[in-house]
Amino acid sequence: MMYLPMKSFAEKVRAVARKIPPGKTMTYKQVATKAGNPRAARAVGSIMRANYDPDIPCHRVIRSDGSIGGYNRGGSRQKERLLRSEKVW
DNA sequence: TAGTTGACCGGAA
DNA sequence: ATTCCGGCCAACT
Repeated sequence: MMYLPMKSFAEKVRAVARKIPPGKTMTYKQVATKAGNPRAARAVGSIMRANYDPDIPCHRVIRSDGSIGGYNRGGSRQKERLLRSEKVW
């Protein structure tokens, strides 16, 4: 039979995060839901932590309570700066 | 296979 | 506003 490309959850998560447009944000939970597992918010965090692809705007993924969350490229300070700079007031 | 590790979540104190 | 805690889950040992 044909080989069906089996995407890991991590790959789906990256695919979703990749589409977040500038000025918008998604919560870890929303990303998890779109990736197919509404309960995997925590796992999404682990996956983003391991991501270093510049084409994936992982700084636009924040916590569901509105707080910033972490960032592996300059810390949460830098993450907030990026969001501020691209968000239109 | 069984533990361990977190850029989480939501409720409770 | 805070901490604290149990639940949850994929990836990694």
